Amino acid sequence: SYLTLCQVFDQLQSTKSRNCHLNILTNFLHILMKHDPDSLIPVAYMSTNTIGPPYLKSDLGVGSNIISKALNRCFGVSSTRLKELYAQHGDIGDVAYASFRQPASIFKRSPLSITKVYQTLLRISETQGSGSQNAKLDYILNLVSNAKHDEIRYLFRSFVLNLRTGAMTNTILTALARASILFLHLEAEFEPAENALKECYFRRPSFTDIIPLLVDFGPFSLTDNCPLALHVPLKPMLGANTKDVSQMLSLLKNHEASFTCEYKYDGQRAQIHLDAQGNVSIFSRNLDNMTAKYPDIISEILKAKSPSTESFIVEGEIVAYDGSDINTFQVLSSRKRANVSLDSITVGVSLFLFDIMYLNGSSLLNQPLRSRRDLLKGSLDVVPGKIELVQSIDATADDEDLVYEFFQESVKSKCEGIMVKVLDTVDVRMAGRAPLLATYEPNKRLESWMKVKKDYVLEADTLDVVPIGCWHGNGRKARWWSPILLAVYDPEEDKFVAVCKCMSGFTDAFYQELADKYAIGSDNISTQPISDQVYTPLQPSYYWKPQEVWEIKFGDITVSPLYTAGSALVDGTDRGLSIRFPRFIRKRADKGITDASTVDFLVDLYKKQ
DNA sequence: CCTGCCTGCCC
DNA sequence: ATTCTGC
DNA sequence: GCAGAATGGGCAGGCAGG
Repeated sequence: SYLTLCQVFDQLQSTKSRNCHLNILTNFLHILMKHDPDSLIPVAYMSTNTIGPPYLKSDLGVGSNIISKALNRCFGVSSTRLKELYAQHGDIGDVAYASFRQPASIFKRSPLSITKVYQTLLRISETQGSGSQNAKLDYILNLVSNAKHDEIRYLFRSFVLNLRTGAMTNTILTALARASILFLHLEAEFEPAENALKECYFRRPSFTDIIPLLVDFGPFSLTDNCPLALHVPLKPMLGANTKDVSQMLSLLKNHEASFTCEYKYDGQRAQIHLDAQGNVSIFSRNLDNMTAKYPDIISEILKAKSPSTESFIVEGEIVAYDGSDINTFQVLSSRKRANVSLDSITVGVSLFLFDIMYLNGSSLLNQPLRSRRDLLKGSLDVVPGKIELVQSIDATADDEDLVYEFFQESVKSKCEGIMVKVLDTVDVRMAGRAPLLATYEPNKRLESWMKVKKDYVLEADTLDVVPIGCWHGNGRKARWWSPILLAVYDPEEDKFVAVCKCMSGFTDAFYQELADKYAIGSDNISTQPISDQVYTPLQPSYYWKPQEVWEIKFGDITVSPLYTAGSALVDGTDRGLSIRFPRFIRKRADKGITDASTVDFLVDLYKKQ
């Protein structure tokens, strides 16, 4: 029953030990395999805050608005009371649990089953069009009115797909593999079974496809039973972060590897499937189907493919491109997403390819990058300005100057930096050293792919900003202020002008310091603006007295529809500036608040980009 | 039909 | 996306 | 080092309400 599942969630939440999480889930899934196999797939999806595989539509369209209405209708919680409770708990499930009242209904309640809850979530997701908000609300009310008190917390958390149990996809996969070993009484160690299941899932991320095969035939036959498939996206391989070119090179020096360096374009990652009938699917980094967004890419792919190419899965970066220049990520974002037709395209794009994972019926995942790259080149013909290969050079760790120069060029060409990829698997003869794999490893972040991004490097520009306000944190940050509103200084007007919120880079110890310093009741904080020197278009829950300076790092300066900093100084627009990827670096105790970065400085940084 | 809020998803 | 935390 | 969690700017799409 759903109550049992909620008890499992409670147990998971009560400990942070990963071993405990695994034991709890392994036992539970084992029991389901024996007594309630129909609930396995729903449990796998719900436990991982999803309702289906990522490449199918899987959002609920339920947010704070509908939740607020539901809490009001179910338990009579007013919106003022909701705000209070939310500030206190920082979790919608905890708020619902605290608000629970036995419904006065004379109708007999029927206990919730796992499949009933899951089916209802699916129906909520399918509900759309005029009146859909009320229809979704009705589904929610139906579940809530039949729920026991202990089910309320996780029901509401599932409505917003944020369970916060501490166990997600990797834990579920591990536990599923272990449970299948126990269930099938296989004479096998857990670890190879876990690896077999994960390998399968990462190249075919569908519990719907995998779980029935796992339960019937065990994890080891998945390699044959559940192979890479066209129009089912695999999880992309990821790159490890490095600090700068020299740190990256010193990592590779240990292995004496030869590698390729590629421009890291600032666009959207795309995985493109072509089948023998000429059907093309395009998937995003998170495996959303975005085929409808790029009819121009589809038509160019069909033109570019070599006569000998029947089918493939290739990967690249789609970049906004106006025929001669690469445009910013922000320009790409403004492109239409649904029902795009070839004659209605307003933002031109170019595709820069860098990998191929499947060709003419065969998986290439186990081929080294050097071979894959050759096959990629042979599988299609470049169409200049439409479909090209990423800009790249091959190098070894001795070529520091060459690589550094290439990195600088990439930044000048409006890229984020470079990707560095090992071309051939390094034969490991030295004991204790992990192999450096040149194969395509879905979902893995290995040292055989490394990122060097311009904003990671030490010389990257930073801003000195003044904190001017905050909100209540959620979840694990519920006891602290998060995010925090930051401002730059406008000396002309003698004002601190909001420029972005920030929630990254703070340690727990620093959060505690802030909680003490900006405690409610102190002179440092108020629900009303404390200082007439503060200007913000965005109203924080609490205003802070401007009194300290923090250094922050960022990816880019963006033109903002919301923030007004520098608005008079940005050409051709009345919009201000803001910050992409802001994160806290350190306090600047040596600076007074009027020594903070000025609006002019921000505008200069923007113009320099 | 238009506007503004909400939501999900790209980075 | 970035970053921190516990295991 | 893995796995999970919190949440940044900013966009289109979609719904509600005038």
